[in-house]
This record gives sequence, C-alpha cells and structure tokens, in this order.
Amino acid sequence: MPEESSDFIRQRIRQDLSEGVTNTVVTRFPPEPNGYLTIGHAKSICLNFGVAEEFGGRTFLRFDDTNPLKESEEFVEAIQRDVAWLGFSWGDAATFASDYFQALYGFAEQLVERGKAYVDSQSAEEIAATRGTFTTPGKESPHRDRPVAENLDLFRRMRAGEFPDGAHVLRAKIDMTASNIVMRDPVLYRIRHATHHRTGDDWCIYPMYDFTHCLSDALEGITHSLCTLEFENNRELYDWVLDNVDVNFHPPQIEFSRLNLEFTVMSTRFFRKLVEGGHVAGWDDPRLPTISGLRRRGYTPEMIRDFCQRVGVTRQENRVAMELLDFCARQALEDTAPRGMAVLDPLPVTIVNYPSDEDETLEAPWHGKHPEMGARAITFGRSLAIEREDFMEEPPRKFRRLSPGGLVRLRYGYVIRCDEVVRDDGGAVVELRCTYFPESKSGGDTSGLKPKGVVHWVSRQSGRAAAVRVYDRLFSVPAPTPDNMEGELNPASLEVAQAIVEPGVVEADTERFQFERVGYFFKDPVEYSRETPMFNRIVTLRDSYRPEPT
RNA sequence: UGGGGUGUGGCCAAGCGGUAAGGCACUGGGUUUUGAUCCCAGCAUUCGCAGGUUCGAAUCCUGCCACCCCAGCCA
Repeated sequence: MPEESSDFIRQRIRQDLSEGVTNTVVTRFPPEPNGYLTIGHAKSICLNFGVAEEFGGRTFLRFDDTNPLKESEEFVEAIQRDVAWLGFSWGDAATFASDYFQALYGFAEQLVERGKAYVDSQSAEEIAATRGTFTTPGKESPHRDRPVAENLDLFRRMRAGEFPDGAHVLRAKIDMTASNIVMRDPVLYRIRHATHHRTGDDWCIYPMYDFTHCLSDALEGITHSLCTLEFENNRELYDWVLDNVDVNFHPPQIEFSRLNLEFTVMSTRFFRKLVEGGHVAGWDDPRLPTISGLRRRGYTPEMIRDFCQRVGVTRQENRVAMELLDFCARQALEDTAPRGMAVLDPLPVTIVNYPSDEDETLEAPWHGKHPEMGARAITFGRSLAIEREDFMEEPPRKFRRLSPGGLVRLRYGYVIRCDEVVRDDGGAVVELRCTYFPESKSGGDTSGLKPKGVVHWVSRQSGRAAAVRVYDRLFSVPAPTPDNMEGELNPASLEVAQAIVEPGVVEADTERFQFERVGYFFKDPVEYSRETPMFNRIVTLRDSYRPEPT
C-alpha cells in the first residue's frame, strides 16, 4: 500500500478498496489528439498511471478523438512518444474513442427508443438562442416531441449521410429548465462530413464529448475516472447517460484542479498559434511547457515526475512558482552532471608573464564530490578568456571577482593579478593584461596569496566556439491573461550566446553538464555536433549574490 | 444574476473536534578553489470574515465576503 503520497484521490481509492466498492483499480489518461502534451498533462499522467501502479491496476491511454476537424495522427504519435518518455506504459491498452463509435451509436438508438433523445432540426443559432441563460430557463425545441419512430428514422438517415452538416442534431431529452445548463437537452451527435484520422469516411455523424466519455469509461471498466475541475458541471450528464442506457458499469467521475505555472500558460490553442506563426521553433521549443519542449531543453522524466509529486493533487486553484520546477532540475543534476567550464560572454585575458609559445596541461575533476567520475585535462596558457561580468573596474565591496590590481584564482589553475585594462576607441574594455603566480598552482599552492575569489575560464587557444541558447520565461508577467497573451510575451525569452567551451565537454558523450558558476546545460539533441556545438541552458545555478545596497 | 466549486504563511500543501506537518522561496550562520552543493537555525499565537456550539474548533453549525467554472453542433 502506498504511504508516501496520499492525496484525496488516493484516500478515496483506498476507501473504495477497503469497502469492497471495487477490487481493482483501472484508470485512463484521455487526451484529445489536437496538440502536444504539456506539463499540465504530465500531472494527469502521473496521477492516472501512478495510482494504477501503486494499487496494482492498469491504465488505458485513450485518445478522445470525436472531433475529426481538430485531430490528427501526428498528435497521436507525439502523445504516445511523450507518455512513454515520461516512463509510463499502457501495454496493449492504447484505445481510441473512435473504437467505440459503433457501440456508441447503438447506445444512442437505445436512448431514442426510450424516448430519452430526439432529433432536433433547429440551426445551431436557434439552439443557442433557446438554451436560456444562467437566470432564465431555456425553451423547448419545436421538435422535442417528435415520435420515437420519426426520431429513429431521422437519426438513421443522419448516420446514412442523407443530410448536410448542421441539418439535424441528436439531443438528449432532459430538462430545458435545469439550473445546470449542461442538462438543458445537450447535443449528443452532430453531422460532420469529414474524414476521421482513424475511421476515415465510415461516419458522418460524430458523438459529443459528454456522450462519448462516460460510455468509453464504462466500456473499459474504469474504476476511477479522474478529470479536471472544469468538467464538474458535466458530471451530472455523465451520470445521466450511464443511468439511461444499458451499460453494466458506472465509473465515478472525480475532479481535481489542473496545473498552472507562473509566467506561462497551458493552452494548446495558444501554442498552436505560436508554432504556426513562427514565434517559436516548434512544439518542442524549449521555451514551451510542453513535454517535448522540456525534453528538448534538457529536462529528464525523473525531474518532471518529481515536480508533479511535489505539486500534489487537490481541488484548489493554483499557480505553481517556476522556482519549484527549477529546483527539481537542479536537484537531479547536482549529483549526476559532470562539471565543465564555459565562458558565455568572453573577455580576453592575456597572461603577460607566460611564454607565448608554450602551454601546460592541468587536471580538473569532472565532479568535485564524485571522484569516481574521473578527471579531464584542461589547457592553461598565455591567452585565456573569463566571463565579462567577472571583471569590474569599480567593484562594490564584497565583489569576489577580478578588478584592476586585484587577485582572483582561475579555477583549477593559478592565481592571477589584473595589471592593465585595454580599451578600444570607444572606451570599451576589450582585454585584460594579467600576471600569473607560478607557485599558486591549484593543489600545490605555496604562494600564500589570498585571492578575492575564484572564477571560471577557458583557454582561447584550445577552447571551442559554441552557441549557447539561454532561455528565460515565455511571458513577462506571472499570470498571463487570455486576451492579451501575445502582448505579454517576454521578448528576451531566448538569447544565443557565442561562447567558448573547454574541449573536454565538447568531445565527451555526456549530454548534460554543469558549466561551473553558470548553470546546467544540455547538448541540443538535434542541432549539436562536435564541429558546431549547440547547448541549451536547462536552468541557472542558484545565486545568492546580492550586490550591496548602496 | 441561477447552478456547481474553492478559501491554511510569498507559492504549493498536510490536517478529518484535542490545541498549525512537509516542500519551494526567503533570512541568518557554518563548511567550501563553483557567491553552487552540503550543514545548522529562523520563518502562520493562527487557518477568508463575523457570530454560535463545545471543557476544547482550521476541523461542527449559521450568516457574510472573495475567487474559479458553466449559456460550443469544443474537449
């Protein structure tokens, strides 16, 4: 029995099991194949598959493909790839709502025969206009009392393709005065002469979500149908359909709140706009909170699963801070990512007392705390580069880096002193001329020098040029508003740095590195090559440096 | 406005009548050749508000307030 994670859903399942309401646990993850999965879906995936794993049950991956206009095979494949990558398996339980079209049709005829559904011939506009409002009841359709035989005939002819789109619709006969608007004679079937990605042209009528979902759940023997809060109002209809048709299984629908993340949205619709408008590089753009985007960015399944676990499952609206996702990434990488050095914004440093025709090899461990990871060789010589922001001409107090006349240690190398600042015509600093102290060599320092700090560096002779994509939040506001999302995009969500990276990092087979003092980086899985290295920044290092308030 | 939900620290979130877990963030301090990691300490006299029941309430009752969802032939 699971002990560690006990949200209200797991408590409910445990109770159902102990009371004998059910003796198995069968769940399902039911995405519509109309886009790529997001980390919001990951929460649902972890819940559904996780719960089944914990209680020895199984989970269906069921595509909710009832709208041929929006769905496609591309998305089906992408979704399967993402779920599998997250580490969950559905065995042979990949199903499609469209697998049940025939059965669904039979249930619909049952409803018609029982006088529980009728064919309405009003236009979509008329139906909308007569639905009523929150405070006023709807009006019954003039076709509401059509005889069963006529309804059956019309419905069969709808199915046979005798009518154009929109001519008729099948509606449940419930109550046009219901306070729950969902119950005001909801549409069950509509005519759509469209080719479906799986059933082709077999059908020209397609069932609506409310009719399809509950019956698919019942047919698959789902013991706990978990969905998000916005379907709460639909639960009454979910139950109505199952109660008015001959199915011998009635799953309970249980709602939980969906995941929201600060500085981004979880909108398939909006992502499609960004992708199609060329605002991002694709559904897997590392700035998007899609599973494929996070994967491309360098996230691992473990990080995402850890995140979902930490976020919890409740019925409370939420907007989780990005820092939590960052934390999950850093924590996973801390012990697993070898360290390396890269200078993202190089400032040339010339070691004036080092011969120009020589260099030397120093040894640096791949990981300070994990000697078993081994070590690599780095080159020290006359011509180096340090990070531009590690030098300041007029440093504030407590600045532990380099400044004119000051000392710093080059990590794994020597202590140097900045003797001269070279500028271009515009006055910009273009080079630092420094001297190094041979007796300060890392590991055998006898110099007695007390440098202010230690900075990373790379030899300009042996370092490799590399593009480093520095990602930032997609939006510049914590809670983007649906109507103004485009205007709230962060214009600096991607910056590409022309960096210098030590050769050992470029040559290694490892994909994820920590560039010391900078962050964690991932070799782009499609654009990286040893000749033209391309890194994506997964996340920065935590940085507690606060310049003195003056 | 009718119906359905939700309100616990900056953000998540335990708690289910016995006197506020945990995580993230944050703030101090220690270690440190990554301002990282690690370690230690601090961080809600109070649970949307107001009443009531009770020896005792975040937990029960009543009223109020705030926010979210629903008027697709989308899911």
